[in-house]
Amino acid sequence: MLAEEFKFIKPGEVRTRMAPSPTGLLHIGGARAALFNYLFAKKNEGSFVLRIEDTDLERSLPEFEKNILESFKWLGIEWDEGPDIEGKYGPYRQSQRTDIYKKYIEKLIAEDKAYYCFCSQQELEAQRQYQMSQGLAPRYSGKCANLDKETVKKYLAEGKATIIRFRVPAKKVSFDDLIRGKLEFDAGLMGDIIIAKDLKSPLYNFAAVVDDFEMKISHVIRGEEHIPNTPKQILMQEALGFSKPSYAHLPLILGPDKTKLSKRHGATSVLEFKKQGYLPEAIINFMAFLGWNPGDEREIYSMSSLVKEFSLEKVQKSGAVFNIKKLDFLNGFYIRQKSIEKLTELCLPYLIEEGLISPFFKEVQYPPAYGAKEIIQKYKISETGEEIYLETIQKIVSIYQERLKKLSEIVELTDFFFKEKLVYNKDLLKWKEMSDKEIKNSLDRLKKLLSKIKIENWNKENLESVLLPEAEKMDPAAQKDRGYLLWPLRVALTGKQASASPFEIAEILAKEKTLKRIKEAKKLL
RNA sequence: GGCCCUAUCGUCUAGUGGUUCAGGACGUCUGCUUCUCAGGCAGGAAACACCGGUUCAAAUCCGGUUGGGGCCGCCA
Repeated sequence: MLAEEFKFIKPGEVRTRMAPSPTGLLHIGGARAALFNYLFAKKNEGSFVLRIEDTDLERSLPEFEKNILESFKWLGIEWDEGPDIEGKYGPYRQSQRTDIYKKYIEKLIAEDKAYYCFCSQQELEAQRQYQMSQGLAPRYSGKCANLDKETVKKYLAEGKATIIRFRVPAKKVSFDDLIRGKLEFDAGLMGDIIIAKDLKSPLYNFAAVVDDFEMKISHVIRGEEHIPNTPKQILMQEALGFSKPSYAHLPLILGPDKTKLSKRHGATSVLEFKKQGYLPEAIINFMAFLGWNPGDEREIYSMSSLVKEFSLEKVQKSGAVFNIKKLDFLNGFYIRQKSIEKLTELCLPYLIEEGLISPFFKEVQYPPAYGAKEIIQKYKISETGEEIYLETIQKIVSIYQERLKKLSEIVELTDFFFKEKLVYNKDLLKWKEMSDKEIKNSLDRLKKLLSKIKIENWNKENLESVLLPEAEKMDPAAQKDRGYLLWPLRVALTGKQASASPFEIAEILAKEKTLKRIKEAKKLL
C-alpha cells in the first residue's frame, strides 16, 4: 500500500518543508525532522522549503532564527526557498503573511465555519480542570458556538475580549500516514478549536494549514508529537476547500529514560555540538540512523549517499533513544577520515580559544589569493613566546588524529607541547616496581644516548633505532620489557600517563626541549 | 483520566510464514599488535514482552494482556 503512494509522485512535484518556530535554539529533534524532509525532497528531485513560524510574537526572537539558520547551514541542510531566499510563494515568515490568514479567517467566519468566542481564559481553564477530574476529554463546551449575530456584533463593538474558534464537525477523520498506515480519529471528541486570537493573529494549527496549501507543500513530514494535530488540520483543509498533503509522522527521539528528548536531558543545541567538536558529517550520519536504515548492513553514509538511498518506507515506527556513544564513535571515525590539513584547521580554534597559542597576524600574507581560504602559517606559543609553524602544529595533530573523538579534545591531549613547565607527580615516572634510583638511571641513560644524536638526524626513525635496542637491555628481569626506558621517557616529555609514541613526540619537541624535559624530570627525584 | 502511537540484544537496528538454536553496528568483555592511551585485527557474552489463536510451519498474520511513549494551551 505504501508503494502505491509513491507511484503518484512525479519528479519536481515533491515539496517538503521545515517550519521551525524561533522560540529557542535548534535542537537535535528539529534537525532530524529537517534532515528527513530535505532527504525526501532531494531524493524525489523536489524542493525543500524553510518557513519561519513566528506567530507567537511574544516568544519569537531574531537571534533564535539566526541560530536555526546557522545550524542548518553548518549541517549542510540547504533549503530551496526560505526566509532569505525568495520563492514563488510569498514571504516565508508567518509574521509577514497576516493578510493571507486574515482572508481565510474571514471566509470561515462568513461561512459560519468559524465563530467569535468570548469565554475568558479563567473560565476555560476551570472547565478544563473539571473535565479532567471527571475523567473526560477536555474540550470546549460550545458556549459561544451559537451566539446570535446581534450579540456578537454588540460584544465586538464593546471591545469585549475575544478569540476565533473553528467549528469542528462531529465526524470521523482518517488519513493514511506514509509511515504508520491508516490513522483514524473521532472529531466529536475534540471540541471547537481556537484558530486565531484575532483576524491578524492566527495560531499554529491554522497558519500551518494555510501555508502548507499556499506553498504547495506535497508532503508534511514531522514528529510523532504532531499526530493529534493532523485530524484538526485535515478538518480545516476540508472547510477551506484545500487539497490535502500527504503525511508522514516520524518516530520521536528519546532520552536515556525513553521520554521525548528535551532540555531536561541536557539536550544540546546543534551549534553546541559544533562547539564541543562534533563534525557535521557525524551528526548527519547519526541522525539519519535514528529511525531509518537502508535495510542492509551499511552504516556509514554521507549526505549525498543518504539522498540517493533515503525512503520513507524504511522509517521506523517506534521512538529511538539518542545514544551519544554511537555519535562519538562516528565522530571519531570521521575525524580519522580527515586530511591532516583539514583536521588541523578544525582543531586550531580550540588551541587558540584555550590560550595555548595565538596567530601571528603580521606574518599573514595579505591580501590572500583570490578565492583561497586564508590560512595563517605562523603562530606564537603563549607561555614561551616561541614561534611555531602551521606545519609543526599539523605534525602534532597528526599523531593525535586517531585518538580524537571530539575536536575539543585536542587541547587536553596536546597541551604539553605548548607548556613551558610540566606539572606531574614524580611517581608517574615509575614503570612497574622501579625505584627512584632506577628511574634516575634510565633518565641518565636517555640523556646520554640522545645527546649523541645530531640535530640533523633528530627524527622518529633514528630515535627509535638508537633507543629501542637500549630499551630492551634496561629490563632488570631480562624480559626485554622496554617500559623501563620508554615509560620514564614518555612521562618526562608529556607529564601524562597516556600519550602518543615518545619517539614522535621527541621528534616534534626537537632535541633541545627533549633534553630539557628529561633534566626537569630528574629534578623531581 | 480520555484519545492516539508503539513493542527483536543495554542502545540503534536487519528480518515482511519455512534456508535464522535470529544478522550487523555502538557499547561491553577477551586476545593479538605494544612503553601507555588510542587505533587496527581476531574472538566472546548479549534480544524476538506475555497469553491465546490461524497454519504442516510464526519474531514474522490475528486477538487480547502488559509495558513504553505522545497529545489533550489564546505554544509550536
